[in-house]
Amino acid sequence: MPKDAKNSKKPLPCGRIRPSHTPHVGGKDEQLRLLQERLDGYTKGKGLNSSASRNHILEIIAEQGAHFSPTQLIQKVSLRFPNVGPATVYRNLTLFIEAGVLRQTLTASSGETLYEVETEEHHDHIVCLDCNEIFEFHDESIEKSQDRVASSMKFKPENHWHVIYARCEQLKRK
Amino acid sequence: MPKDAKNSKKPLPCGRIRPSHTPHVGGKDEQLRLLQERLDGYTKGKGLNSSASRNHILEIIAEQGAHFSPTQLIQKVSLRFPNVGPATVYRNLTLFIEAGVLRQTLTASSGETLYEVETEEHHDHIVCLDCNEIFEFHDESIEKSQDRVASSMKFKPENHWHVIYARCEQLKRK
DNA sequence: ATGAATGCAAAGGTTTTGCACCCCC
DNA sequence: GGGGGTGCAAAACCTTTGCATTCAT
Repeated sequence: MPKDAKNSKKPLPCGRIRPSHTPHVGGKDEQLRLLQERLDGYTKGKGLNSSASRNHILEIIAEQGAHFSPTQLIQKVSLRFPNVGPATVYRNLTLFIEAGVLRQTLTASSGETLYEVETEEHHDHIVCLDCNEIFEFHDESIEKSQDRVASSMKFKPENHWHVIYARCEQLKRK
Repeated sequence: MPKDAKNSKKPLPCGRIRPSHTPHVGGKDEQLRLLQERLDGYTKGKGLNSSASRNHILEIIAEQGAHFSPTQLIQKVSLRFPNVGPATVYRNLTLFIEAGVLRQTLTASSGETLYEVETEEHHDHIVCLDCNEIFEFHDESIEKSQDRVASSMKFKPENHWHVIYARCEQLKRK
């Protein structure tokens, strides 16, 4: 099942505009600068070095600006920077998470774990079963109910993972 | 809610009783019979054969009666039935899902995909970060909000995956 | 100079596949 | 008899690790 993540304005199969995802502000360059800043803050504090490969990987992430699997990232990276191998990508993914640049986010319908750029505001996901695209939502009443349910079971919620798999109504109408 | 003597009362690290999970009715034997019935319904309809190995795997699943990873299942199976290998287990897991006997359910904190026995009523999950045990919940208002959110975004929800990661308050009090 | 980071290759783990053989209908 | 199912081994993947080398500070 081929999955092409071209970031064009071409509407999705269901007639929607592709969601802009994580770059909630600014364009790719803005996004990259922001990520770099966060990363630098972390590495500075830990006394870590910088490296060309690391910046290259971050560059690809900023461009792609969406939910992605390690494999997708590795492919894009090795296309543009053929000498940067999977090991380096994986090592840096780990680092990016520690640095608060990325977070692990959801399991695609394929079963792969996906990553996304860390954002200020919490959000959950809707995965479209027709076009395979990932949308975001946030609903305060769900959040509240969640807390209520957890504490009624004497749990203290720390985190959650809420994905709705759905179909475009527009597509169905075709 | 009948109690199975085997589903013992040894409390979890956090002081709770271990949840009974999927065998919502009856004991292991009852559970096995139910699964077998569902499976037979499917295989009959498709003109598939039966097999000893398949039944052995189902037997282990019925005994285990909780959320499990392929790896865990493979280990238990090969312990009791040393000639049943991973390939057979995987092939049957796929079949069991098609047959509506199992469903893929959530990603453990380790990242593994887990399976569970398909039940009538939908439920979601709370994973305890202290004792690693998996509990279930169902909340009508969350379900409703979910539908509302999805349709406000012009989606038709088909399915969802909602996991709360939480801590036992009792444990924290220690 | 001294850790950090990389690149490469090899190892680890999990899941799938090919194929000859066996078994159920 | 014929197709489904199995067992074994190999292949295919994805991810991690070891190690010598390069790089940043």
